[in-house]
Amino acid sequence: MTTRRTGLREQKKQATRVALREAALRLALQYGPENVRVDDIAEAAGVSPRTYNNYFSSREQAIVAAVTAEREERIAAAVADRPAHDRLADALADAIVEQYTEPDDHDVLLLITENPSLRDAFLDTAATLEHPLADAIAQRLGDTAGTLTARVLAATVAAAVRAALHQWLQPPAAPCATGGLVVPSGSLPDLLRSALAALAPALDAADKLQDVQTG
Amino acid sequence: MTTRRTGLREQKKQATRVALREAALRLALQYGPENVRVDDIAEAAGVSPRTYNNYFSSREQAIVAAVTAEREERIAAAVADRPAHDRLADALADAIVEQYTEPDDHDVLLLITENPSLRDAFLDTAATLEHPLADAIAQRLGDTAGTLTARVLAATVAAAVRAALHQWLQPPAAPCATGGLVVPSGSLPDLLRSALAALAPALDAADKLQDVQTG
DNA sequence: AGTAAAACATGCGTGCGCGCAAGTTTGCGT
DNA sequence: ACGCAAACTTGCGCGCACGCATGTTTTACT
Repeated sequence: MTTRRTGLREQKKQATRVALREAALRLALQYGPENVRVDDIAEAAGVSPRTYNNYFSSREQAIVAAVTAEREERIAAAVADRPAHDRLADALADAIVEQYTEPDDHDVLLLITENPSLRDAFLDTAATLEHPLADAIAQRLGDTAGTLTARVLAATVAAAVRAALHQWLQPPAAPCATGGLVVPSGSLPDLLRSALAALAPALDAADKLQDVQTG
Repeated sequence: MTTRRTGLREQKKQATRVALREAALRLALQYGPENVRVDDIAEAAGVSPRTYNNYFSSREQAIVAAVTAEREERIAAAVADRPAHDRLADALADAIVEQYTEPDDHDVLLLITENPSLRDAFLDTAATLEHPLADAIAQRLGDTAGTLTARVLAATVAAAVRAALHQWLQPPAAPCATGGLVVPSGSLPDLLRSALAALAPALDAADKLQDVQTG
């Protein structure tokens, strides 16, 4: 049972969501993000403009949604697939870096990088990591640890990813490098690993706690 | 302005109606009318079974609707296209006979003829002639004649057509031929013309009345 | 024939998409 | 700088489709 809602209603809802996403991305790539109106996306998706805003609350959301679609699910799945004896911190870092460096997305990420209005929307998508990640972490920690722990860790990881993306999207004009724990303005994988390294102690603590209880 | 409702809502409604019609006909031709369930039609149309019965109140209606789809509109258009100086009775008869003898429909009409449950549903479709025909007749008579006259004539014509179809669908086993005004058990065109001939006096009367008024 | 199962048809509550009418933001021309 | 028009976003009501539960009819099996 992967998806509980197998109803025809839910199918069609997801279908229009995907149609909107793909139409938005296609039009943005073809005409440039600034030359695409909400009405155009809605029409291309065969849907009312009002319905567009029932799914996405801003014009940019649909475009970035197409880019980050299912990335969250892939990350959660990748976390779940790591060997159980791996450190949680490593599993998370590996899965996240792996999924944020898909070569397929590279040209599209450029599109986002170059458009300031898309950047903000893109950063917001990091929040969507939280729920699937919470499930994956909870499963990894086992039911013995409270759900709260998993949720908190997922939230902090998502925040860290968001911060890394934020740093990465900054134009490299800023000199930065304050000598803190996080080394800024590097490649995206480095930024992600650095950001997550700061969380390693918390992740290790939860991880060890779980080891004691189970074994 | 052919269609006033150009809204997206109406478009999609007609789309699902057409999808149901065509799915029903396709399945009926492929597997036989008795081996097609409502659920199959609905699924083929990408729609809930409940929705099927929002459009068609019986299993057979969708099948026959596909056969008679837009025939009513074609008849009304054909009536409107006849020269204005033609007798109304002739215009009606010609238009109706013409549209009920489309060679494309012939194999499908056989399907209906051979299935008793489809025959009843098919006869009911004659009633759908009434509204478009009323408009065509009203336009032909001009606004001087009351709308009521046009409606009454349209209703009687539709009833006559229904009677002719009813007669035509009867297996020729019945001896009939009672010497009345209507000669039964002939070809469909003959039956239609005979049935409409009985209405000619009424049609002529309305026609002449209109000629007097318009001068 | 009689009963069980399947298919058909309908009432009713709910959710989603549409259409309209605001109010707000953005960009352009004067 | 100022308005003005286009585009964006949201609130609200309505209509259509869905899902379910019910009652009825048809079919199949013994």
